[in-house]
Amino acid sequence: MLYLKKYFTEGLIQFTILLSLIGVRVDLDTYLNNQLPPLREIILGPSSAYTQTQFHNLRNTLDGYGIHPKSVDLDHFFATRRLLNQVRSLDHLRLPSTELSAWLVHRDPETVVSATSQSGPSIALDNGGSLEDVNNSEASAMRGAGGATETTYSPSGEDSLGAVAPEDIQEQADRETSDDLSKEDIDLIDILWRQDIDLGAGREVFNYSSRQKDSKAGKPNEENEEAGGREENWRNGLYLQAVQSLTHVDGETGESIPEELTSLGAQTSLSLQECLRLLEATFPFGEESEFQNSSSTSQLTAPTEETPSTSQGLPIQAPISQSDTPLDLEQQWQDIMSIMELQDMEVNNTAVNVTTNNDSNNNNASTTESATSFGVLPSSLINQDVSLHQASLPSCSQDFPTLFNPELDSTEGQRPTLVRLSSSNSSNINSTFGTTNLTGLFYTPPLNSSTNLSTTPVLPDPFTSLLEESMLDEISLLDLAMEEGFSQAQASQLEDELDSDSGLSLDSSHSPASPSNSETSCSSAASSSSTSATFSEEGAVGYSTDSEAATVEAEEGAVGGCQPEYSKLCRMSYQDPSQFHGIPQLESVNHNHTYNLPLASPYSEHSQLSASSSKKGRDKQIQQTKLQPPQDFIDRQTSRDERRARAMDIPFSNEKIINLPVEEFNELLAKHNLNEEQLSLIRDIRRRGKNKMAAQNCRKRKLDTILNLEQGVQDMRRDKARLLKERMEFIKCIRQMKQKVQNLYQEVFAQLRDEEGRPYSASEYSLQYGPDGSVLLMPRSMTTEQGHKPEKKQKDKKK
DNA sequence: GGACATTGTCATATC
DNA sequence: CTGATATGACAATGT
Repeated sequence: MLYLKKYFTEGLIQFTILLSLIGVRVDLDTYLNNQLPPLREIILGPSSAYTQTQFHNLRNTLDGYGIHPKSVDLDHFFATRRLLNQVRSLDHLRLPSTELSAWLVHRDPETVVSATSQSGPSIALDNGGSLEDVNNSEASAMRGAGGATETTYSPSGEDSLGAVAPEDIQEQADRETSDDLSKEDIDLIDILWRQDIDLGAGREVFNYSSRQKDSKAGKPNEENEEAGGREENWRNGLYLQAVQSLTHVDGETGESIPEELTSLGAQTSLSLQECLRLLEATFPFGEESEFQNSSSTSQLTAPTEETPSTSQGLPIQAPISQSDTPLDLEQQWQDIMSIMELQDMEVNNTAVNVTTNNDSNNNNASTTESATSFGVLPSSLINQDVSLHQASLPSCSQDFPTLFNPELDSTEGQRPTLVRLSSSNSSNINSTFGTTNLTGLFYTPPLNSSTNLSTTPVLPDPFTSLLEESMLDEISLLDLAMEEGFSQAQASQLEDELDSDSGLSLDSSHSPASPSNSETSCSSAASSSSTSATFSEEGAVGYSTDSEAATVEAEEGAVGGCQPEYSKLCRMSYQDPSQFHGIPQLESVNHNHTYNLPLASPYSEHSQLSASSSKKGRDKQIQQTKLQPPQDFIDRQTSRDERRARAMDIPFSNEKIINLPVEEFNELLAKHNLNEEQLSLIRDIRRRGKNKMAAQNCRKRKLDTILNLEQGVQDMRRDKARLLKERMEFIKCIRQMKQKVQNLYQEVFAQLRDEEGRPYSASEYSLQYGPDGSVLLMPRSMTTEQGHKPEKKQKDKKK
């Protein structure tokens, strides 16, 4: 459990850092300051072994004696301060809050009304929520493995288990101070909650709503705090819902997504993951034919209903599939990535191709539908009869319904469409479709062209940036993947492995987690292997590294800390020197990680080389110090040079010999009358001492280099996996488009009649698409002969 | 007892 | 050139 929390913590911190880098304000202080038990435990960990600060501090101040290194108070204090300062150190990176929901809303050309909602912190909070949630889900599995150990560290004593039920989380969240939430937002959130409950959502999921109302009646001066807590509650609830929808809306469905968007997009900031899920669900790949009926039914309920699972009648409290969630997240993110890129292309092309035709009926329908799907228009505008698919596929599939919808085809509405198709004059030839120019077929009819196009050029930017932030998603996805894939067996396995005190092994920890994670991480068949390997490696690496540090720290803490262990700690301390910024004693501790700054100790004469043996040896030595006279301990601790120096009656410490600058060193030698033998020994001591430190630094650098290379390999593997997934998505989209083109072809061909009103034989004639966008009916014999020069028989250049 | 890891030391190169 | 530092190689020690 300890390692799990360590992992969660690091993941969260990394995520926080990334969020800060992209301008999303992250405020973990509220969580930490208010001692939200589950999250606090996740972040801070229950044990002093988590932080590397305690033992150093003990060593510096008390030299490791007298205070139990596992002291809960010390735990709490140092861990909290450490993390707080770590987060605060991000201040300089903070940028104005980014409204993720705006990114989403602006995505749709037809979405004119953008949702102005809460800003960034929701991401962190959502992330925290997800952590909590996962923690909850895992807690049941972990309790048997020792989750009860956390109870000791619950400061308030109100938690009987390490993993707290969602209600507890909410309860804590209610007490927390969070970012501001306007009164209107709060009210609307309440409304949404009530609707959720009215719609049949599991009461247990929304239990916080009652507290919400309670808190609402709280003191006025606590309004912000209440709002913050409420928002967190709501977010947590949303997270559950989002996971539910994620679980059930897997690209094959997605009916309820517009509802979700309606509420989410309009009212709140969404976590990035939620946004992505919603985006993906809003832009399913060509599934419109499946939802034509279901979507209308799913929207028969209140316009502002927000829970897809509720509207679908799915059990809201259904256990979240631990194996599916990360997959879906990953998958959906990849989908969005691919969609957005496709949309970028589409946007450009649309601007060129939208030139004619305004079918008012289609126009209105499309407008309303799009608005509905994006949930940004007033709820009154939601058309319950709207087919979701028509509005939800701006990239690959959105345009096809208007072209392929049987209703349209059967009416006169098809004619303008086809005419436009034939007249569309794109010069782009998609090689995927051969030389035939089908580009025009894929562009949206100029419905709402005037209004949509005005917003269209703006669209790609936020999403381009979002694309560039894919690493953010990687982190979260990796975290989730690890969370989900981290079974009890794996945890115990890791724990065993880490307890083996194998030191810093780069790869040893990969193997245990990888296989099982692979099972849960792979999403697409083509890229499953690489993806899973990436995820598992990533997670395992981070986990093992941190846990190693924690293990070492625990050991060091018990021993009192010694320099030679630096190599094991260098990853954490070296990479984040500002970790303890603001805490003087911890800063000094942090600096002590440098070999060039040997510590001063009561046994200063022996301090430099006192750490001459391994950890276990020092353990024994510590044991001995409590049982034996100090002189004996000194004898055992001293190095050869120390002993030689004492034997030669060197009048100053080896530390001085080694670390004094040349001038001072020479002065020191000059001050004392030393014989040649002593001088030689002193110089040797200085040389060896410096070389020892140099060797240590050298090894550290070597290790860092190796680790950096390792990280680079992992990054590249991750990129590779991501690109493979994107490729798969593109291929999938292209396949769907091909199918739709084929369908259109068949429909058009079936409607063609010759002079006598008879249909053409498909075996004798075929439609050809001219380079100018025209559609020509040609005999198949000519088709084979002339290939792509169908200019002879322009019988039906229609539509 | 052997394999392995860690650390110190030396020799040498480099700054 | 000297001193400091870096680094490969080896040995000692512990696990």
